[in-house]
Amino acid sequence: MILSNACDYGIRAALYVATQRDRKFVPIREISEKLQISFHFLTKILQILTQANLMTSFRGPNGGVAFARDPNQITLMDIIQAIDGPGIFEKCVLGLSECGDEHPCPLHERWAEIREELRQMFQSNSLARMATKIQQKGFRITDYLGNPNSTIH
Amino acid sequence: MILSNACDYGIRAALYVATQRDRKFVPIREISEKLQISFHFLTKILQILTQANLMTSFRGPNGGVAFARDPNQITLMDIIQAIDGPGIFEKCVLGLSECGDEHPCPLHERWAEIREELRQMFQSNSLARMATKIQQKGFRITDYLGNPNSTIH
DNA sequence: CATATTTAAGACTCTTTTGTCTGAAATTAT
DNA sequence: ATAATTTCAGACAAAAGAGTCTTAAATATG
Repeated sequence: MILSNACDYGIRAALYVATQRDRKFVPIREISEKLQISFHFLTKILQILTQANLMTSFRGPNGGVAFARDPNQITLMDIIQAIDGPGIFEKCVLGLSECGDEHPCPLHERWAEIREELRQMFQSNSLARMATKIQQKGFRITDYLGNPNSTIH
Repeated sequence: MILSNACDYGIRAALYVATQRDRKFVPIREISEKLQISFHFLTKILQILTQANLMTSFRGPNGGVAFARDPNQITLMDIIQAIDGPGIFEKCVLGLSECGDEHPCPLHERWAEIREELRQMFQSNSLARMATKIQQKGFRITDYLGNPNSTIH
């Protein structure tokens, strides 16, 4: 798919943390249980985000992860870039290495437009804004189906 | 990326064959050399396309592969579906299994629109039409850079 | 200090993707 | 017939992605 599994997990975890406004640090164990993601795998992914200075972490009781800066200033784009790298928004859809306006592949022009829409989709709303929408509109970030209001406990 | 390597190779090979209008069968060896793709790997990929009844093949001298039906009736979409399956155009961008209009993820609505544009990009032009454009406008289907007119010999 | 909690780090396994290689089968040409 | 050409089939290997597990380090609490 367009994003790796790890990236999907990272995004969902970040959105979960963003919905926990008032709390300082959210334990990875809790995130993994709520979103039903392997704890150890999620730990590795969140370490990438802390190493990228998007999140901070704190060990010991009451520890966990939190955003390193205001979640109004972080977008999904930041998370995608940290986990999957810039590939999606740079590479030729046919895998040609020098594809560009000068030496375009047959899909280059249209793909560049769509890629730009994807970029907009991923960076037009901050995590804080998305968290609000998730709660107001009952959007899902977990596979659990049911009362939207219980999706995030 | 959005398409697998194998799918990129399959698309480029199909476009190359489409540019060879008058010829009956195009040898895989020739395609692999022109497009600089591993011969054996490309063979396997083209076998997928013949098994999907998009192409036919013929063994022996003067053998090779050709389209099983009029290339005016085949699109990149057909090739993508055969090699990568329907995943891209069906799955949730966050990997949620039941994501849809009833239980949407935060990106569902916008992603559905963009996915539709991708679908259009891949099926709005037939292989025959694309081959014409490749030749008229000098579009590239190989990594080789240089005189566009020599891209496809 | 001792213990419990929680992230950090890294080794390890499993699966999928990508790619290589060999031999068989079909076809043509000599 | 024999040899050359070309796809077919499948084993095999290498690399990347996904996921598991163990141990260490940091922090809090009693």
